[in-house]
Amino acid sequence: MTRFYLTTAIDYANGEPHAGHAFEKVGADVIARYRRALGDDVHFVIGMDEHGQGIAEEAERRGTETQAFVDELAELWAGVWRRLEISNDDFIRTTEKRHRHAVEAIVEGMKASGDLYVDSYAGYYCVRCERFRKEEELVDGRCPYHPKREITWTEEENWFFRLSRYRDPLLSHLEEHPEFVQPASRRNEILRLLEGGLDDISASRSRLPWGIPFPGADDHTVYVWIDALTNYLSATGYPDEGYARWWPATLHIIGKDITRFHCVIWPAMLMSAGVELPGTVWAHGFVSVSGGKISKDAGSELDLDELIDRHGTDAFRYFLVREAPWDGDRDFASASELLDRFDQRYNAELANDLGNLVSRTAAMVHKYRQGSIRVGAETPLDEARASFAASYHERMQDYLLHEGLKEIFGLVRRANVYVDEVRPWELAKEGEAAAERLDAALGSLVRCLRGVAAMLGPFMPSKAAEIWLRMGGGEGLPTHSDASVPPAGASGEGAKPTTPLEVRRGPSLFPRYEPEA
RNA sequence: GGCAGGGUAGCUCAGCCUGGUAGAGCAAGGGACUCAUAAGCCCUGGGUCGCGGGUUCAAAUCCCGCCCCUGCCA
Repeated sequence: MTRFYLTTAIDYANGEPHAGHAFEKVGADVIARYRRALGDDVHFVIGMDEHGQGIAEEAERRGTETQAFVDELAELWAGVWRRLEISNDDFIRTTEKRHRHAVEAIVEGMKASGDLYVDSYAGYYCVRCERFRKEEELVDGRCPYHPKREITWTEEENWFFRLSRYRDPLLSHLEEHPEFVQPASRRNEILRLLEGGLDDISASRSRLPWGIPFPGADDHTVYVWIDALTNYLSATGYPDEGYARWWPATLHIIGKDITRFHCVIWPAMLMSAGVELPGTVWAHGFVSVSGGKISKDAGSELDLDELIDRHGTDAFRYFLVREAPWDGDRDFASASELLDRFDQRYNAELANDLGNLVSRTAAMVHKYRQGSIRVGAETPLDEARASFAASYHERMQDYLLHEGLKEIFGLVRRANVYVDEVRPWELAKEGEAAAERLDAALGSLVRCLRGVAAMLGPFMPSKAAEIWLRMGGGEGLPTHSDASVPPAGASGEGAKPTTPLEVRRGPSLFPRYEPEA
């Protein structure tokens, strides 16, 4: 069985999740579910980044004890992920004991390689970025990304990580493993960054109580990025026996804003500590409204809960992945454009194309065959199904989720055309003379929808399970081997079930949305 | 300022590598049908392919310059 350890960036425990956070989690969840459906041994981890000066300050501002503050937020975030049906196997928090254990181990490992040294540092520190900024980077004396906050001049004695030493090893790693940073545009950015040379970075902060004590120097805490990045390793049980059950990670999903941490600092830390490197870091883009975050600021209907409520969890998951390319950005001109687009896709693609196809197929099987269809001959629709499925798997294996989804709907569209081509209602009137042709047509439609259910499972788990159930598939989600759509190269055993399939009817899967005029 | 990507129908985008009478989906208009969620299917309208120049029998596609947008780095 193929081992597949998948992570997303852990979220900074400050504030509430918005649609942008949801995009990352849903995309990663699609990959996790897709790999499980293929039969991979998947371990999917998400979590919270709970250390750092910014968090301690926020807790103080609210008059809460810091641990209680992050506990509350962790519960809030985890609740949102449950609502979005994110199927993570673990939820790592950087305030957990297991994490501290791993951070201590990796710092010791780096120290043992001679890559940590003490030096004094003076510079501007942005609490929101949790990093030092050079004076020339400042805009009006403030962090360019957090202009509302005062930036503080900090002078202290710190531990440093000899990052500069890893420029050449990182370059050759990228040379030998072009898949290490994806998509390719991000890889090129990292290559250029490396070519420009690396400075050492600080590995500790002094006088900051909210963090992990630096091993061997209790008056220091581990620099938050070194702390945070290690979560991927701590979730495997590192450094204890058995952590290699999951490590090295197959795929880290992150936002494009934190590539340097994941594609430079993280692998350098691992090299230093003598730990294997992850397979791929995938930097996705952002979903935004006129360039800004999709938060309440952009309009109250854009609140994450409201968006999910609008057409349900599955429809929201569908919309996010369909609308925003997984390897790029999607900017909506305004809140209303986003909502119009959402409603439009919901009605056109989910209600009209897919929902109606399920409905008309089940209705015909009942009307003409009393709800039970036996295997008929292959039809042109079976050929289309195989061809769309092959493209689907290709796209999914390249993590082009939006394109995979497009293939599924290409098949749905083809099936709707097919119904009009064979006109089952006319075959039904011909009686015995056309019985075989009618069996074949209805049979291939049911097989087609079983395939659609399998392919759709990663994106819309509940609706896909419902389609599978109605098309005689039983409870639960189909895997790609027991559905009618085998992965490329496999044989399609389930494509032609030998016993008749009992097709069920039901209420509309996606009732058309008619806004109050 | 350096590097990278992009500017094609009202909207979102494909085509550009490997030049040859502009494509898809959505939205709009019309038609035939009836299994279906007044859904589906078929047809139609609509674009000086950012601007200017060059190469060529022929350029959205190749070359040069400029403008605008986005990202990364300064």
